[in-house]
Amino acid sequence: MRVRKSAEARKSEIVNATLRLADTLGPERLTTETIADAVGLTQPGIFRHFPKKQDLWEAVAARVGVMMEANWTKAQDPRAGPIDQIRALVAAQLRLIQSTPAIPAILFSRELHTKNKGLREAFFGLLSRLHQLIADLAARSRDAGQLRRDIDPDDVAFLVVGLVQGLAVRWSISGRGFDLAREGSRLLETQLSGFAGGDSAPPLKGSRT
Amino acid sequence: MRVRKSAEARKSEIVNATLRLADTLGPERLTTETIADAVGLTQPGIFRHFPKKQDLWEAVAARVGVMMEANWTKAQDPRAGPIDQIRALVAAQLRLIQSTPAIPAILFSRELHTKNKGLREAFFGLLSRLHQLIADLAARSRDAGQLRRDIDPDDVAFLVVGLVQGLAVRWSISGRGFDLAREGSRLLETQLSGFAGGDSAPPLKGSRT
DNA sequence: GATATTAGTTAGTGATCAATCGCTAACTAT
DNA sequence: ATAGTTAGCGATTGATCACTAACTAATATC
Repeated sequence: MRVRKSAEARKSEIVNATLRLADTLGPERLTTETIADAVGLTQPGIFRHFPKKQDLWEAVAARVGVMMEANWTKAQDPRAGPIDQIRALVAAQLRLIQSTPAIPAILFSRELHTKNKGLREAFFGLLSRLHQLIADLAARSRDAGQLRRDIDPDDVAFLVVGLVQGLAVRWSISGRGFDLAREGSRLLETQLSGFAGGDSAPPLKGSRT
Repeated sequence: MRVRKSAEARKSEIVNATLRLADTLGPERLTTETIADAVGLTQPGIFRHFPKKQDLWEAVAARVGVMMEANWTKAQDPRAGPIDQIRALVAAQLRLIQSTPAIPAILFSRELHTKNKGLREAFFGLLSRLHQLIADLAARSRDAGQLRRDIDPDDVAFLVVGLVQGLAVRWSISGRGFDLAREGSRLLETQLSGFAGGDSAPPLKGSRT
């Protein structure tokens, strides 16, 4: 007995399944047949909804973009101080990765980047937006005297985003052997503590200082 | 006119070509035919030296491992202070990536990880070794009073390795639009400056502090 | 209840790849 | 010189993919 659903519902199912399966198999190894099996369709059934496989990846990318943006705006509380907002942003991002672990793999997949320029730019834009959010918050907290004045807010953002990325990578290749959000907030405190204070930090010993 | 070389020389050539081509195409899209063309062999000629393609990847992994370890030991100067040794280590790692940009792609390739457990463990071991080197140096500089006492050396290592990883990713997806080693040492100074001093940093304002 | 629309199926195609096999020709040792 | 070894080639094969065309059946519309 053939189960028949609206195109809209099916499309959503297919995108969901892709997002889930891209995690275990990796975006490059994920075939239309595997996706079809997961959704309960035959393999050509996928192409009724996404004429080219690339169209499917674009839909997935759009979904990821929406998820990330929604996640960020949800984490933003204008009443909180800028440092706390950075904390919230990082925590939200790590929770999102934990709940949808395919996101980093999709975001950094060479397969998707090389084949579709628009996709590459969309992902680059997403990462830039996160960077900018953090950089702006860093600038605000610096103006409020909570952050050292001798540090470029962009550098703060680079280091914080790098922390998230490095942690996600380590989490992934270690087989997810630890709580991402917990470890992340611990590391973030260490990171932020180095930036604290309105004045310069004491000089570092060593040849380059 | 058929050019004939010793198996040893050919193997080395093939590994070199693979390492070079894996950068532009990505490890997953790199075919035996492409490698053969680059080396000047026919496609089946590759299999004379590496019966399975996976064998080739293992040889590449071994080569990468040797390169990284050699790079680290070369960067270590026992007469230098621990902080300077961290600087040297990071700089060396970034220079290696700059001269062989396929390394991150190979190290973090899902294709290689999922198909071969040994490879995955080898790569994980490499990253752990780098982590340990930095953590040990951080512990030594802490004992020497050059680093805050309230910071876990392991966390220092996590943040520094994360810095390198995040930077390498950004360098890669930005189309290599900046000097990796230069940007890296600048960021590292910012990072290290937050850890400087034998005492605790001033407390951070915010709910969690 | 007939008709049009459209989700889904069955069967198949062409392209791409890793891998195989039988053979040739270049080195090496006797 | 001769025999044995081995690097490399030409032709092919089987598997895996994304993708297509023709048909079928469920749902909506009138």
